[in-house]
Amino acid sequence: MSRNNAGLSADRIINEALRIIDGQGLRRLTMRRLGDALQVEAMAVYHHFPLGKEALFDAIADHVTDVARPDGDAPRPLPGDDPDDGADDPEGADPAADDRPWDERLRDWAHAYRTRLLRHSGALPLLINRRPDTEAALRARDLQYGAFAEAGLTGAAVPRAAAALDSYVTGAVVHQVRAEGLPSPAPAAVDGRFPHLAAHAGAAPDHDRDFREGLDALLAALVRAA
Amino acid sequence: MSRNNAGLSADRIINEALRIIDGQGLRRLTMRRLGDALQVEAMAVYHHFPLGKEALFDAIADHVTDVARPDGDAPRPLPGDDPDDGADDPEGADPAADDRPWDERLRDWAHAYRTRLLRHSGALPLLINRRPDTEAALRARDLQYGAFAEAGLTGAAVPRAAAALDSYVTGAVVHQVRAEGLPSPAPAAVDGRFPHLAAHAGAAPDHDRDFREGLDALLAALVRAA
DNA sequence: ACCTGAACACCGTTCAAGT
DNA sequence: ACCTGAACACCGTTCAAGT
Repeated sequence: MSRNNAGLSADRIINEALRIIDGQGLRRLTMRRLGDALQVEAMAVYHHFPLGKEALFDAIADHVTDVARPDGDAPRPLPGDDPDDGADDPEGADPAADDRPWDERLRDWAHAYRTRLLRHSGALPLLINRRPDTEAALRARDLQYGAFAEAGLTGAAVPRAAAALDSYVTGAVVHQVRAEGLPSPAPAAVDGRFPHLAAHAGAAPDHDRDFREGLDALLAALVRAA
Repeated sequence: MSRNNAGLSADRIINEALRIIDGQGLRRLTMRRLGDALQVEAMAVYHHFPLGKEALFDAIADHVTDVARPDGDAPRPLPGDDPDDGADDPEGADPAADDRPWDERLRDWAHAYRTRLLRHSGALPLLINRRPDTEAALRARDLQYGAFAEAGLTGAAVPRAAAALDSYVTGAVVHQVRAEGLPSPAPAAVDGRFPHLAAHAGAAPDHDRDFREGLDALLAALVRAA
């Protein structure tokens, strides 16, 4: 293997960038540092992302939000392997064949999406300015629309329910990320000025359970209006 | 007015920084550009934020999330004015005296908070990594806990409901910011692969109404469990 | 086609100096 | 106390050049 042709690829770059984000934070993701991690000169990245760091950010956001894409420590194919599409979905190969009840499908999507975002929470700022017209986003919305229609919603209530669900899941991840790293709910400043807060001081939140119960409540309420 | 003593202050810096963020985007907020806008050498900012840009980011996030703080085109006091505290709240001077029903108080907070975030949506990425232990955050949580307790919730259900509400509001803003700037829901790619999506194509979303109805549904569901 | 290496404009931050 | 000006290390990106 000579000095050139280091076996770079967009996928390898994205995965390495995510490793840096997860391990050191978004702010430390630098073209030069990324090059170092890939054992390559920083400028080599531009050959795979000619539009620069912004395009790389978009690709990272697309990767994180695409629940169907394999993620993380999946065995990295050696250079020279069969370059097949890499878009195989381990679960539910044909989404049209999913005949489970509507609420189960929605819960499934919500938990999978939440898990994905939590795993790469350092990349959350990249999702905000990403327009939701990617393949994966359209697929998710189609799933949501179908499920809510099956639940009995019609007209504008369908996209409205999907928006509420999407909002809740994203917001719950943001909420959890902000809460983590804090000790108990605010050690100081719970003197006497926040009486209701003091009544629940010291209770460590169970984010998984909180998310599940909030999700159940929201889904029940959204379809009750039908 | 000589070359020194340009009348800088943390508040003036934060407001100017927000103007840049709102007008040109977070990425273009630069210490040097900020200095230019303030008619000051960039390094003067460090006298008011000795810990640098990170501390400035935190201050911006605190400003945006503090519903009680006056925001935007509030008349800027001339240098030499009476330097009073600047924390006067135009509405509801004493929050303890708020005897409206619990759901009205929650809806009020939710709408005010949403409005604030939407107005400075460019600063959203700064909120994610901001720990929620600021004055304003504690005040908001105390309000939420009190309202949900009054609605009949007890024990862990109270912080759980507050978390769900906070998640929904934040997520709804993120959802809207992502959706804006898109034409109708995805012009291309609605060929035949996303049938449920196609059924609702061309319907422009009414974000205000979507938010309101989703909020109503969520609140109703959260207290129904009591 | 794929990667290197030097270069340029710009950035955050430090520090000594001015008033 | 408050601000300036030069300096340093680092960054994103361009471009000509190598293979």
